[in-house]
Amino acid sequence: MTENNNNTKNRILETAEALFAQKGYHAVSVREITMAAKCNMAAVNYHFNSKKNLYMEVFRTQWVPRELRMYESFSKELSKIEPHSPNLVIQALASAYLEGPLTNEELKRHRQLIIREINNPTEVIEYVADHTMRPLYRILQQHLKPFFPEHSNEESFTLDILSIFGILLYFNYSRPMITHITGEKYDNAFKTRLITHLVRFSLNGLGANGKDMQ
Amino acid sequence: MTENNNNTKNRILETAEALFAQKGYHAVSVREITMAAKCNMAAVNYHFNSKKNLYMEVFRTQWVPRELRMYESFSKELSKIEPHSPNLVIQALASAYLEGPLTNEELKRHRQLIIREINNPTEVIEYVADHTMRPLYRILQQHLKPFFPEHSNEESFTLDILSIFGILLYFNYSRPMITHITGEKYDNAFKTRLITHLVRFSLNGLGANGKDMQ
DNA sequence: ATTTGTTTCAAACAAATGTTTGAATGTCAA
DNA sequence: TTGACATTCAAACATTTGTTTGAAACAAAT
Repeated sequence: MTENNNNTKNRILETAEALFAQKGYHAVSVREITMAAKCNMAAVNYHFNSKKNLYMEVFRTQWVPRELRMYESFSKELSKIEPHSPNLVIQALASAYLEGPLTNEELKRHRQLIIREINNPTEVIEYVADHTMRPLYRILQQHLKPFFPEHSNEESFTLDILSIFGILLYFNYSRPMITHITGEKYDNAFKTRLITHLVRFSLNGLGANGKDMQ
Repeated sequence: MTENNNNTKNRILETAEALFAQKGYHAVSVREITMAAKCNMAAVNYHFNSKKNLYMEVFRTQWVPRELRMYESFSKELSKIEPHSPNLVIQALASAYLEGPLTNEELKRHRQLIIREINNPTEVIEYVADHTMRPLYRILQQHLKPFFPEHSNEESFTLDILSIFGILLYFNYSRPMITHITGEKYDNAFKTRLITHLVRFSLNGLGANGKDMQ
């Protein structure tokens, strides 16, 4: 009962995620999803009750677990190299964000989707924030705070972390814009240079460049 | 012929911009726009031929000129205080982006709209890039480049500039997210602290903190 | 083979979408 | 005032939207 046709259900979840990420919620129709998933149109309402709920289920069953897997690979990467330095922490974060264990296409989808949700918050944003963003913030705080005791107040540190996320997300969501401005292709070579830049800029931004924390 | 009913045309342009910024192109209907603009539904097609063209006209006649006005006030601010320092340049840029000559609500709309367009590029993005982003990039290059001769290659400098934009835009587009994470209200006091932070982080990021460029 | 419950399907549903129409209203110079 | 034009309007247009329906197909246990 739950094994066979999960096939259809999963196919819908996957194609829906790809399409939502690519075009946004309103620009994708149920017909488009079910066509791509090669199933009947009624399947969406049968398995998910509504288009809106399908959108939320994409986050609950696909996006959040994938993001958490990314945190694990990020944490594992960190635990490999003790003791930490801000440089290594940021390096690992940037890699996880721009490379990670996923393929290029998966990663692009993954980031695009959350950027759309952040930009157009629905009720699912709270679930996502509680299950992924806040935990990640705590991980980073735990690993970076010791190096920056001068951040006496919490807010200053929070803004630093948020700024780093800002840059990381920006270089995802404005990909077309950036290639249009710089005239460069967003290939792997560029991405490598991008990571180097992001790490340096973020580290500098944190105020870690004068000190021997590299 | 063009004075009287410009009233209607302008009302449509203004309400359309507000709604597009608030909800995005697909989430706004022509009926919604004309209701808010207190005019007949057919007025959109009469004055703009299509909804899509109305969207592009919003950029051509409203958004781009407003952005250019912002550059002027930014440039004027800069020319007031010679000689420049990176600190002052970034300070002026951050102020222009988060405060500027516009009211809070206008500025929020203005940034939201371009963020949506960047995130969901249509054909108008090229016009916007050519008329606003590239010129602004040139202004910044002109004022900042002299302080960073170590940026021998162009790309490195470009990425620095883009990163600063990334942070600035991020703190606009993820406003709800940020208040949800930090638990703080996005009021004027917070905004002031935010600007201070952004200037420091960006300056550090550029690599200008060790030197006496403050 | 029959029953039970689940999943798929084509068809239809009401509601909402952007656009078009043609008459009515307004504007203003001749 | 008349005529020519621009603008507004209510109504209707054909499509597309998300959702529902009820029958058919399927699976697995009795």
